[in-house]
Amino acid sequence: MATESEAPWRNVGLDRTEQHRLKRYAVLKAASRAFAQRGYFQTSLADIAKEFNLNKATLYHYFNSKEEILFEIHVHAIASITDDESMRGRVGSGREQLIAFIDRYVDMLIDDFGACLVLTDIKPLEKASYDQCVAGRRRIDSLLRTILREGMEDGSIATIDPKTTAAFMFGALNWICHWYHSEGEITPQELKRRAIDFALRAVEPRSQDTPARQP
Amino acid sequence: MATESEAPWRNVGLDRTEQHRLKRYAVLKAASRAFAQRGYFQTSLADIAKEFNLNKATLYHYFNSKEEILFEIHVHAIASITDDESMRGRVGSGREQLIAFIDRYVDMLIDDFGACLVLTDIKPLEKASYDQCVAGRRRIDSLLRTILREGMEDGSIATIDPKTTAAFMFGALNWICHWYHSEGEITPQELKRRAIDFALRAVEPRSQDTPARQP
Amino acid sequence: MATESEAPWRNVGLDRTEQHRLKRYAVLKAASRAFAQRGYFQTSLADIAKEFNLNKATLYHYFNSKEEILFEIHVHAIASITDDESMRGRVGSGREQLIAFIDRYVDMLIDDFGACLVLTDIKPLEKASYDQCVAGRRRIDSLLRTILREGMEDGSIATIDPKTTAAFMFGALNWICHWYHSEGEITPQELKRRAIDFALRAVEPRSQDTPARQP
Amino acid sequence: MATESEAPWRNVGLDRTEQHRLKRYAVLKAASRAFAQRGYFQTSLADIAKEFNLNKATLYHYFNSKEEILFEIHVHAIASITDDESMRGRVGSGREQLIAFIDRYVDMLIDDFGACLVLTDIKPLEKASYDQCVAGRRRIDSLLRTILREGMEDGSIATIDPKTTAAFMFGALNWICHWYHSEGEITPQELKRRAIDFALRAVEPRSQDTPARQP
DNA sequence: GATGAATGAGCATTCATTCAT
DNA sequence: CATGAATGAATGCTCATTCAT
Repeated sequence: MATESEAPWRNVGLDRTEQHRLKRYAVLKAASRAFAQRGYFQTSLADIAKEFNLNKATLYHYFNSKEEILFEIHVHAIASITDDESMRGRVGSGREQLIAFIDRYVDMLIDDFGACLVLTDIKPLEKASYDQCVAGRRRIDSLLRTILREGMEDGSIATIDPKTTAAFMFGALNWICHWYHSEGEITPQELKRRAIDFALRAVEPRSQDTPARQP
Repeated sequence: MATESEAPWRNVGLDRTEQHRLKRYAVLKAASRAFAQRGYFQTSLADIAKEFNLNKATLYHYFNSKEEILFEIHVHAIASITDDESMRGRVGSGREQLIAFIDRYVDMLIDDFGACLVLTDIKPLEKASYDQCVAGRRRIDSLLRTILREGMEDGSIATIDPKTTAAFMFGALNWICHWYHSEGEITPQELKRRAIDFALRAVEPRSQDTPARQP
Repeated sequence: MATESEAPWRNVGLDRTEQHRLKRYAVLKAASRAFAQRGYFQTSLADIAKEFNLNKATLYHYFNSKEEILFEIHVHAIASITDDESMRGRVGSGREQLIAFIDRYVDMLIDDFGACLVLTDIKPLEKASYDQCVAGRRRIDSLLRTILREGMEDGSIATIDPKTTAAFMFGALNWICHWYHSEGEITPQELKRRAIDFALRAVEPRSQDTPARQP
Repeated sequence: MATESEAPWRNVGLDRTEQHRLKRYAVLKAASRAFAQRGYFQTSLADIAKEFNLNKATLYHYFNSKEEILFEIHVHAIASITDDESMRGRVGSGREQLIAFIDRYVDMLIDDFGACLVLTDIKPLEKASYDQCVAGRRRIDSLLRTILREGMEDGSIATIDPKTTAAFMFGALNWICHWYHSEGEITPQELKRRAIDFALRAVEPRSQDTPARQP
């Protein structure tokens, strides 16, 4: 009547701390998938534990609270953008940087962590964690705005309001999580191509925009 | 700590059925605001009742279930788009229709019902209601796609994939709910102007798009 | 959306008090049927009211409480036995009286009130009403016991313990409510015949019982 | 007025699964007593929990729902009859088998589970469980009918309709739950004797029944 | 008489979290 | 590490009853 046997994560031969890190990560991954799909509050810790044939209580060896899980997912997803090498040392025209940004950002979005970042609310977090996440999001926001601004300077991007434009562009991208399923006909590569195409159309200078754009 | 005095909604002098309708509407409005802000599951019926100094149970005189409240909000929001006169008898070029569509759609989004439509999941709904909502959303989706297609035919919109483009555009617009607050510096009018500007840039034909499409 | 028209009990032309009595009776009848079928607590006043296209609150013009309805049903059912003419002035041998008793008792059982009497618990009643019902039941119990005793005296019934025998016999009869449905193949007449047959077998003197029973 | 000290069931030194089984059983026992006395719907899980100084929620470690508790009680009670060794390999004349059956059946009835079986309705059960219980009850019913039929064949029981007779007999027996209290003057042994006596009288052949059935 | 509105009390169930083993 | 046991706080929902109209 119980799920006795079937031992939780058959131990791979690894040292203690490494194992701990791996298990933590596995839980985070599963949780982010679940949160993205069903929502944070609709996902119980029991649900997550069940995926690993673990007991609910065991999760508390890895995390202090459900909130912490949500927090770490967000931190992880944010880092995957802000810590990206190619992002930090940006090269090329604003237009080229934008392409690179979207390429990277969509990669994040179609990953479990990224989807969770975009789909779940961080209001449940306590103030300190909340603020940290907001700061991280703001950093990503800044990144795009800066790229747009640089593009405007080098003439590769039309003269537009960077703040509003970034907001609309994040919307267009983030919403991908609501309709894109990686098992569908559109490959991630193709998705990225289309996203870039849409974005470029929206921000590239048009002939009537800048009557004077010389080399 | 108790709900002492302060009688629940002092009755205005109106006949009963009219009062009933008004109260129902008021609850729907309050609920959509709460659902949009805190989420459907995080909003208890007690929360909503408290806003009107009403007892939890009284809500059941107006609605059969929490689910029904969510359902009616979605129906209401969808109707505000699909039932719109100006939408049904569409006139003008695709480009002009697009402008009209966005104008109307953003109006909906900055309304409580619209925000709820975009921000809350309908998975909690039972199958029949769920299907009805999905159908409604699809109708809105079709509307935009049709407009894009007509614009492509009359040359006012660039040759693009209507499906993907509509998806990105809805993303850009829907996301407004996440960052726009009507009390801020941007007026709804201005917001709509910017949304239209962004959208037009993304879909208007550019010189290099159609090297040849003049008569 | 409401059950507006379809006026509650189209008024027959009768004087006030008579109408009142008739309506009261109709409610009692419907309630006893519902209580017997679904149970007292599983039947809400709204359920009963709905049968008459009445509002829940209207029932309070006829009864002071749900409890009172239950009480009156029991009183009514008990009276249908204890007030029976043929019971009060009993004639004939014990055996003949027993036959008459069962005939009458089964009539009650297959009636809505009787079924409710046997199938619903009176514990929800307040002490005074409870006691009155218990007394009524006891009176019926006494009736049967007396009949048995008289039968033993006149030799038409075997020498047995009247108390226990009455208990078993009431069980056999009352249980009819659990299995008999008047729409089935067995007619009420036939049911009564079988009940009487069973009961007589159980109490009639047998040759070995009373080696000395002379005319 | 609060559930202060008094630790919930002090643990006896037993392995966990065994303890689990025992506690489960204890809850079932208490529940069946409560259901039989006050009814299924009138008994709240809090009531049952309180008996063990347990929190309401703790019961959900042992049962998935209140319904499951009711179901298990019925299964348990039915099994106590149908799984009985002496019932399965039946020996002796129909008359002797009947005596054995009643002996066993009354044992069940004066047990908490049996009383609950007879006194509570299974309508609250979901279809699958409901059907299983109905099947179980039918099996018990068949048992008695078969015994009666066999008795008719071997001449130890009068020629009667087995179906109706079984129905009356079950009524007589089941009703015991309504009037018998094991703390009273009648011992279980004596109760069984009287039940058997009553039943035999009702079904034993009488001289006038079968004028001729000897070899 | 009849009814819509309103309510307080209650109930089954869920869940994050703690703790002893 | 891992887990079964236990709990307090919520939550959606029901219902008998009251009351103003």
